[in-house]
Amino acid sequence: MARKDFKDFIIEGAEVYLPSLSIDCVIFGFHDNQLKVLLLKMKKATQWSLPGGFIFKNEDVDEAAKRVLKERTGLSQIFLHQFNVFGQPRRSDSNFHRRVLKKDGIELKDDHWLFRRFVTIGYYALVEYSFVNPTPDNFSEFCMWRDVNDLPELMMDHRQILDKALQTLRQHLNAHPVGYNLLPVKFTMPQLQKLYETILNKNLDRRNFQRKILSYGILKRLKEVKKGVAHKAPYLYTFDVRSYEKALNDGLQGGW
Amino acid sequence: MARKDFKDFIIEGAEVYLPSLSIDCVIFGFHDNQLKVLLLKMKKATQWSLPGGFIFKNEDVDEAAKRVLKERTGLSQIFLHQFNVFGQPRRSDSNFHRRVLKKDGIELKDDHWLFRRFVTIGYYALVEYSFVNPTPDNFSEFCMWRDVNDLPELMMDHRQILDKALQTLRQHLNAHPVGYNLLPVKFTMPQLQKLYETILNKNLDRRNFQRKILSYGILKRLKEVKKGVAHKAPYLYTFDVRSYEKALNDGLQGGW
DNA sequence: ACAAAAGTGTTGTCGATACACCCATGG
DNA sequence: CCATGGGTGTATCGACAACACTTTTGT
Repeated sequence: MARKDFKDFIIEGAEVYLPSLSIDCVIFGFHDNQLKVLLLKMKKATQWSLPGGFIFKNEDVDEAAKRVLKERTGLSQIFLHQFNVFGQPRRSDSNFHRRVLKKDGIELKDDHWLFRRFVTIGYYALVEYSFVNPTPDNFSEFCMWRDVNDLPELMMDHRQILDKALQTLRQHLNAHPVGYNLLPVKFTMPQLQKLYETILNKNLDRRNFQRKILSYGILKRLKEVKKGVAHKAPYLYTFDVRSYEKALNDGLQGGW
Repeated sequence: MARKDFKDFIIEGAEVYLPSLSIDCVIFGFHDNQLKVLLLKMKKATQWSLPGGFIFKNEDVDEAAKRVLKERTGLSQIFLHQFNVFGQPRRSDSNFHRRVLKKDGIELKDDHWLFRRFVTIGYYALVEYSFVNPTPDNFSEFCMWRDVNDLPELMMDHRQILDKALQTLRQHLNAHPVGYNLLPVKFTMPQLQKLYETILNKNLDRRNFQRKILSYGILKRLKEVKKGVAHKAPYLYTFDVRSYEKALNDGLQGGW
């Protein structure tokens, strides 16, 4: 969005967007054996925020979420899942926004649409870290990956939204395959295990993990091995997209 | 709501309610060994609909759902769970509403707030059948329990919403105790089993079911026995509220 | 007394856990 | 050549499914 577009957004927002409704996305990535979340830092604010946006009057809500994700990450084909609606009347603090925008030289009327109450729909996304091109929105100066275990202070109820997303992700891990969207196309078993361990915040037995994950039949072992590593070279795997899709729909069983 | 209140609702709705947002409730009950859903039939319409409503401008979304439930069932302390947002732009058909209201002698302008697009938040509820006092809303002539396996035609996307609710309930059954809200205070093991079988649409082994459900430690067997039944009298059980609550929060394990 | 429903017990199978052992590689 | 990490195998335990027997009650 150029500066002019931004101005249009501020002025015409009330006409082009559905009132009362917003979207917030918790975008998870995996890097350096750490679970990361993509966060924004508003100009002139100390607090950070989740990537979010609004829904065009004639736009599907899921499509709006995809659009937000595309704008912040550059990615279009991503795992995206609506997980909760946050609808407390006092969840947004209009004074906060007014103050921050004013510091940035933007002064709006008290009854401006941006200051009204919004019910927000929470989505969480799983993306491959290295493919993401973090792009700030017009309110923000930074768009950055942050470690889930070392989060900055978040505005409004965004911390609560993030926690709920993480909780949902952990539950989904028990019933659905995760990894296809978080890992490179080729990856090793230890990498996949680290991913699970990081999400669950819990250590798993190397050998039992391998057996169980292979029993799902969603992995294909390649002939190649990882090169340039110390010690024994691990095999590379890819996801078998067909069985993976099937498992996504049908669900898995058991728990970790 | 008296007729006057209804008129106020039609006229002032745009001012008192959050625009663009609505709530729909899938209310499950259990009776005659059948899973029931509470449905409304609009005046002068052939199709049925889910109980729904709107959110006051200063009202918590969850509270609004509770209010809708209270209005249709008379119950206040009920299990209520938000499960999905339905946000397709064409999910509501404004012509349908216009036609039906006109038949009922209510004619509104084309740009009336009721005809605008609504994103709806789906809630499902579990209630004890015998405690419910089905009460139609102002659009409807009937409010009735309908068998889940013999549903009438539903308006708009309400069938899709109902199906999704049922799917969610089945999944929750695997992780959380269900029954406290659907059964009388005292109930027998065969009754509980029938409930599970009905929800899952699947037969379960009597003896294994009993062992498993007892292993959760959420039931208390009473000294009493069901009277006036043919054949051997089954024991009565109640839920141990403390362990039940604990299980609700912590979740159970395994699947059926 | 007998059919039908409910209470209680036994066994086999399979998956989960907890280990032990061998193999390959870089320092 | 050995420490480290990765691949493969085995024993044990417990949960779950399948099935048998006994007990109670109305007709």
